[in-house]
Amino acid sequence: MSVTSPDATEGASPTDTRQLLLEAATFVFAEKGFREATIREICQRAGANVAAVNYHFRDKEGLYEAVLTTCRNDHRNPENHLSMDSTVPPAVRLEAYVRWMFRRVLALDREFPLGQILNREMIEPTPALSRIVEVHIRPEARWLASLMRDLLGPSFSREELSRATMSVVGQILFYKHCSSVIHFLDETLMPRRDDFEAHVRHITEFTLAATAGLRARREAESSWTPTAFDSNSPEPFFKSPKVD
Amino acid sequence: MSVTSPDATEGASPTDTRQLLLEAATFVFAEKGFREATIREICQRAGANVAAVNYHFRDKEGLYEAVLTTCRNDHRNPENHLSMDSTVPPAVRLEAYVRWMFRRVLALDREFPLGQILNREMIEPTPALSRIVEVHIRPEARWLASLMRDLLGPSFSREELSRATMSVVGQILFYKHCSSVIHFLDETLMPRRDDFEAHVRHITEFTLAATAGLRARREAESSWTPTAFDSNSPEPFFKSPKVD
DNA sequence: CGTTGTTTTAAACTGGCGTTTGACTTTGGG
DNA sequence: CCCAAAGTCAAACGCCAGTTTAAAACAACG
Repeated sequence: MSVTSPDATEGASPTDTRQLLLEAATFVFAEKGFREATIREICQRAGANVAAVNYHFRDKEGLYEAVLTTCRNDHRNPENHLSMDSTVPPAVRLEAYVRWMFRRVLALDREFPLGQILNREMIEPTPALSRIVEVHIRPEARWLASLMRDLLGPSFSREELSRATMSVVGQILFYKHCSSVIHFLDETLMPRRDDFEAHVRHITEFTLAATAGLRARREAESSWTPTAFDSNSPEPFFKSPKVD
Repeated sequence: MSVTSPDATEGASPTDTRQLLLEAATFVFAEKGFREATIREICQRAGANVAAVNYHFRDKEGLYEAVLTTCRNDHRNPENHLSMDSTVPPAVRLEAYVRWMFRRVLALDREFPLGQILNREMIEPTPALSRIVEVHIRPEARWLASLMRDLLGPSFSREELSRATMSVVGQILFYKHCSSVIHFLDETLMPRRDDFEAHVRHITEFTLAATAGLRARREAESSWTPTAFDSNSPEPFFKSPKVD
């Protein structure tokens, strides 16, 4: 029988049917979502037979999971290294990060299909979300949290730091999750793919002003208690991955 | 024939089949989304026959639209009046607004099904989104923008003000759109329905610090140009509704 | 060439869905 | 009491999706 997929070792021709199916499925799943995507359309785009999916992957779900584990590396852009360099002052790193993430958010679906898929996973999670979080999201969250620590200083608890981190991400993702609403409200407010510098600078400055203000207020608070930082939370932030 | 729905004038018994269908459909559409919701389940919950939907509403889409235009008034809570009172200082109004919106965001689906529906409309808009925006969202956006104007002062352009407004909403909606991801990252960071004061105060203070900082910097900028406010934008903010 | 295992294919199968139908029941007025 | 309209119901229709099947095409190897 050997129903299992015909071995993941890539020895076969690179333009395998399997590979064509994966690429086609990535786009179709991104466009339509898991449920509304049809095997027939995927196979048509891949130039394969309807039964190909059930042969190479066990079923539709198997194809979906294969897509998710395949496009892992696609979203780590090299430009990110700028914001990764910890010798750069945090304000500059923040701006670089916001710009990088904004580019992902605004990327056309063609260029960044994983974003669309992730989008749907948030509204309607499938069992695949767990892995996505561990592989794609948690590392980024931890990194951003440490950047926010640099901005806020030591006198904020783990929860406060995490909330500040989410405030930054929330500002950016708003333009993805609510883009259709923004279009109806006032399309000129939607950042354009070729011009979103104003938005990047707004979010950066908004965040810098907020962190600076919060930090100044906290440190001016008489008792000057370096509270919960190292005493309360040994962990960087965002607890380490669960082992399932 | 008179296929048209049997007159919207509510003269019949209040526990009409039509009404039961509407209520059941609200929940099912909220839980499953338009596409995955099935007429059979809706009718089963309403204790009606499968043909009832096609009789009372033209088809599935007609039922969906009827749901959207029905639960209009459900989401305007009386507590909001506190944040509406313009004699209250803007900082207090902001906190009241954030708290009110947070409660909506965290409301269980049972209590606020429109929120779930709206959620899906954002990811996968249907023709009904246009009306939702005009009826529910635009008024709120304009109101919040004027509150942000009070916080930021006159020296910000229409675009800057709008972006600041969206920064506030983005921070809040993040907890709705990304709740499943937050649960995987660190469930303790998710605000609980019975305890989200820490999040409300964080977002309020984050925003107040940001606006205060931005305003101070702007007004300190030498030339002190009351730029684009009344000269550039006669409109409050967020252009007036399109007439379709 | 023949065998064996893998891949592809057209066609059928299965089930769930929205919708339609036509008969039945209920309702209300003359 | 009758009748027409409104409403309900069980059953069936047509469609489209994922999946299965069994035969055919292909590849590798002795």
